Amino acid sequence: MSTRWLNYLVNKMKKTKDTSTETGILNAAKRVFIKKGMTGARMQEIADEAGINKAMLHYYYRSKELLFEAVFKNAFSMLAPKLNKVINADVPLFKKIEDFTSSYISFVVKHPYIPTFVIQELNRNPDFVKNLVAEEHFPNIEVFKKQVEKCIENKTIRPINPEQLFINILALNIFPFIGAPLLMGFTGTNKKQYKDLMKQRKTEVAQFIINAIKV
Amino acid sequence: MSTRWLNYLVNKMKKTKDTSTETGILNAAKRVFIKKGMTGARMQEIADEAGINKAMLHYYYRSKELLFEAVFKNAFSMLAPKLNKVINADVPLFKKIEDFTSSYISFVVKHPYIPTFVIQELNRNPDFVKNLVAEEHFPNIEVFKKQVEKCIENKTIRPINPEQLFINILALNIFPFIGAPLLMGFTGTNKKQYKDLMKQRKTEVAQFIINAIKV
DNA sequence: ATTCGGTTTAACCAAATGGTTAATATTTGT
DNA sequence: ACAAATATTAACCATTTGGTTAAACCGAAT
Repeated sequence: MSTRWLNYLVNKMKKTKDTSTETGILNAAKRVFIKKGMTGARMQEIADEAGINKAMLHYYYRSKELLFEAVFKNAFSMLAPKLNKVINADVPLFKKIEDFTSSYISFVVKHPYIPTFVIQELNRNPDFVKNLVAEEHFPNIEVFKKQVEKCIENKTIRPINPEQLFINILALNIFPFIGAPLLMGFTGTNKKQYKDLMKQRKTEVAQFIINAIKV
Repeated sequence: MSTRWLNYLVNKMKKTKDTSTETGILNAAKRVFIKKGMTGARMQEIADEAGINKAMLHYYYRSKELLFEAVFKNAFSMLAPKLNKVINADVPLFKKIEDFTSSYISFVVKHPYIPTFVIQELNRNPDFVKNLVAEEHFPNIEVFKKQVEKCIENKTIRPINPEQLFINILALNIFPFIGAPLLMGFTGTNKKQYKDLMKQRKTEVAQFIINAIKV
């Protein structure tokens, strides 16, 4: 009986917490930090974006540093579990490569700036990655490595260092978005045309990788 | 006779300009901007790095914005002409891919932070690319595109959109450096081990690409 | 009605930051 | 040798910025 009342309270707490100030701040901060980076973002701008007083930022997150940390971990946690799931799935290698590509591109369509943000800030402060590796959902590629090695034994694919293959898959999927402004210059395309190129990749990238390794 | 003296003077001017304050500032600014980005860099830190008074920065470059622009164009001009030369060289496609990879990796070994810097700042301010496209040495991929199309006609390689191939080449070469902190986390390698992986790529990346397109 | 905990705000503060100025030092042309 | 131009510096300035504080607000339990 009292448990029921407690649950009600807990739920109510969760609900209000989710919709109100604290997460409102986090979302506003996310938008601003992603757009301007840690050093370019201003606390006042975040407060304005959230429609509240600047002091609230410190009330809930104490400092810019900590607020940024919360944003960064939140952004990373949107990305990591999905990657992890695909990488460790129990499906054939070629299918896995197709799934990864398709899944990643869908993600980027929904959250266009997250990968760039993560990589950019990781470059600014490489030690940050230590915090992440310790996290629960940090991607682990051991299963993938074993799978690749087995495929090599089977002569399904040519010999290749599994880490290199993994890097190649990530590179071919992620770089076109991170390097978009530069690549638009090189290819002489505008936003729309470049978007079409990205759409085309959705089917072609996986095939490119498979061609490269298929024996 | 007077021409000789004039030449002497011109050379002297050039030399002093090259070695002294103005370029000293540019080099210091380059180091600081590349390390901290436009928004993270401080004018005082640049002055300290150059070993001069902060007012000199404004004396020679007027504002932080303009100093940054000078640094950015300088950095980009180290990268672009080389790419351009390799891309437009009159050599067979497969050889060209090998040359590009080898040439790019040598460059990165010498100037590790330039590509990351360029792409990062281009993301911060995508309009910047307009300035660059107009520049003399901005890479043009028309020759490359025609070459790829001819190879497809010859049945030397499978059908592929030349732009996509170009993007893939860039991705496989550039991303491993931009994404280094993240990839070190994923692969569980330290700096030295990761460097070894990069060394291995120097020979393997080109082969990976060629395998992917060779018929 | 009052008290009490958490929430929110306006006003404020010290340090940092990009930029300027006026005076000094150095180089250069005559 | 000297005057004009150029280079360099110390001190200064206005604004911005992250952060604090004390007071007001508000919903709920007593």
